[in-house]
Amino acid sequence: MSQADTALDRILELSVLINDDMTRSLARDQLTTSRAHIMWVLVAQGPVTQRVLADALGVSARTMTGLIDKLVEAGHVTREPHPTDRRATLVTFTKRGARVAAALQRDQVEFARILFDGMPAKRLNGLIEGLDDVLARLRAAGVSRSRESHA
Amino acid sequence: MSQADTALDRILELSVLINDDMTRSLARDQLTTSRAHIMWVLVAQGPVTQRVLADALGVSARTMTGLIDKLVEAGHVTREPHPTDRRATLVTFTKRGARVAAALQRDQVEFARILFDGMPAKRLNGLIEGLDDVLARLRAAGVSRSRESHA
DNA sequence: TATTGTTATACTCTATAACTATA
DNA sequence: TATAGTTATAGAGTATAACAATA
Repeated sequence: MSQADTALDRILELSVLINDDMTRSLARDQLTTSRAHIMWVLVAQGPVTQRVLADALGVSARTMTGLIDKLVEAGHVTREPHPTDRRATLVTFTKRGARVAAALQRDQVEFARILFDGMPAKRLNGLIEGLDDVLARLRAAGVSRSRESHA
Repeated sequence: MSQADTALDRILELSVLINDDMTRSLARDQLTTSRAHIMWVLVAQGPVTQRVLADALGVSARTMTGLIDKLVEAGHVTREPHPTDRRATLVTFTKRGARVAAALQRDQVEFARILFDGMPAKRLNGLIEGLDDVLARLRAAGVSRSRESHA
């Protein structure tokens, strides 16, 4: 196996591991990765329409309706009237939702701590340098993201 | 943002990008990531029972029934009788399935080429070193994989 | 006309439970 | 008894299409 194959193997393995761990962790707040992604957008942008959220996640309006339904059920957000556009709704944190979102941010910092705390700066910088290079190559090859990362 | 947060951000972004790209690419052969995972196991182990596949992917027997149904529909595999256990079936490549699986392997090599070709050995090794370190920390923290990686 | 969001419908992956056939 | 795989049912995320209300 070449070094390139080894590197790809490690990246795929890490993806699966991180994804599984996040899925487990999010389930405690009745969240999924898609629903959590919505929470992150709300943290960054404040109350926004479902249209904005659908574009941010790269999903259809129908899908967003379903995702928001679940977040409302869980008590994380409410649908508020838009002040000027009566077609639209403003997806807005409840107090509980805002608290959960803050916890998500803390969890993410804690997770970064687990992954990197005490790692020699040289190695950490080498990792970031390699990842940035790979990301640049992907974009150059036309692999563009359909949705933004949240972190 | 600390270096650790930056690194986690890059890893998550890369995960999403690679996942989206693979999903698009697999769809051309009527494959999904789960179905492709089955193809990889068959390449590595030859014909195996659905039970073995379910354990390899970490899914229920019911889920495997559905996944194999689709692979059979697409003409990638057949269900053959097990020579000694009449309860079991041996999931076996069709000629076409074997050809598609070989193409998947070539695609993976090509993908690794896109990601890493021409990258300075020092940087590539730094990337692998960092990834290995992160993987070791994850395992130390009790984040174990529920299913094997295939590559 | 164009846009926001919903209802209707469907497909994929996932699960548990009940069941058949076989070990 | 236990195991392999299926049928039945359900829930998650995803989609398109038709439609309502509004811009």
